[in-house]
Amino acid sequence: MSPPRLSREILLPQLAAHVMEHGLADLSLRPLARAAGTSDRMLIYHFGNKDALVAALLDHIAAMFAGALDTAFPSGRATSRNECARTVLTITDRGEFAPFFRLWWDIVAGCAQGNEAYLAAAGAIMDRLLGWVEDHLPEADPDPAHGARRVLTAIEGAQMLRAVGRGEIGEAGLAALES
Amino acid sequence: MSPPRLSREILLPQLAAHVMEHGLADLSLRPLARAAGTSDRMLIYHFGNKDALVAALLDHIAAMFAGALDTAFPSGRATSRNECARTVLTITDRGEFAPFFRLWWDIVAGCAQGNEAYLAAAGAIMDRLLGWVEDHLPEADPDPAHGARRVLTAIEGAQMLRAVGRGEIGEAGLAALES
DNA sequence: GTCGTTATGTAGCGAGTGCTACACTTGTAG
DNA sequence: CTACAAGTGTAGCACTCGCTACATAACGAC
Repeated sequence: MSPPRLSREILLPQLAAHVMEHGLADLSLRPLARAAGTSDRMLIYHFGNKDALVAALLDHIAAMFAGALDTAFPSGRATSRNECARTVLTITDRGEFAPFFRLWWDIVAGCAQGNEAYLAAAGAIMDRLLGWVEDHLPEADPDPAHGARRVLTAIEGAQMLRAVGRGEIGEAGLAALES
Repeated sequence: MSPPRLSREILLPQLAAHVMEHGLADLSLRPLARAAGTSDRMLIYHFGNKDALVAALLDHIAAMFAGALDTAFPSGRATSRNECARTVLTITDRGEFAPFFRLWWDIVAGCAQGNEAYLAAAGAIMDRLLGWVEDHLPEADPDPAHGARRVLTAIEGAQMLRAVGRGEIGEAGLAALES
């Protein structure tokens, strides 16, 4: 019933790569299509309309993120909540994460506008990240579920402050995780 | 040398109101002008081009925010860091703040793209908020400057998680401020 | 071999974009 | 009264947007 499925799956990685580089905010079909070696005409053909394309893209990107987490980040456990947070902050400070964060803040902005597709993708990404943090807390952590929420909240606050050029505030703020 | 100055100052509040409601991401001159009772023609006349208009708007909005902080928030000191953060979170949960946050995440997204005007406005807003938090920490706080950074980081993390529909994570995370 | 489905290129529509050219009216300074 | 600058309306340019109409390949089923 849906033979375009195959072509969609082939296209999505290239589309995602383009979106990763240029953001979602002013995504337009023609350059996107060019980047994937096809035409706006065919994108609409495969996905129906731009909204559906973006929804599929977000889905794909959330899945990508899930897969990338364990690749980019060390697999061992941290020695403390604080160190866990600092590790994430340090690694995501590397330049190659900039495209991801450019995209991420576009997604958050979309969420704030109430866009369901964005909310679904962002929620999935945060849930995944929460799980990752929980798995990387020290064995001895007295309450990993709760600790992960503390750590994630601090990480995200620091990340936002970094995005607006106030990274020092966030880094000082991380000290809230000494326990 | 700048006779449009006056008209600009008259226009800015109405322009800001429109932007507050519709966000910055897909701002376009004609609807914006209509909302302010003028024309795209005149906006360009007064501001030169769209970028300069947006820069002026961000400047105005940052100033608005500074003024609004003490109006919307109680003026007394909190009884603890945690309570201070919870107060901000509770107040900003009220519906009338939604337009501001819609705008805010647009600004953060703009910062992540490296836009200088957005960075300046966002930085000013965060600095102002940091100062406000510091002023509202308990008298007895052992290190208000550092405490304010902890509190602000946690607040912003919680706010972002709320924006993407994971407010519970952020609220649990606030517990990191018990000290 | 014919037919129907899938896939794709070309061309274009209607709407919206930032911005400008031009003409015109004011208000003011000399 | 005149001259010049400030301000404003009308119209439009050159462009991009998402999307569609139309024609035509390619290919498998019968």
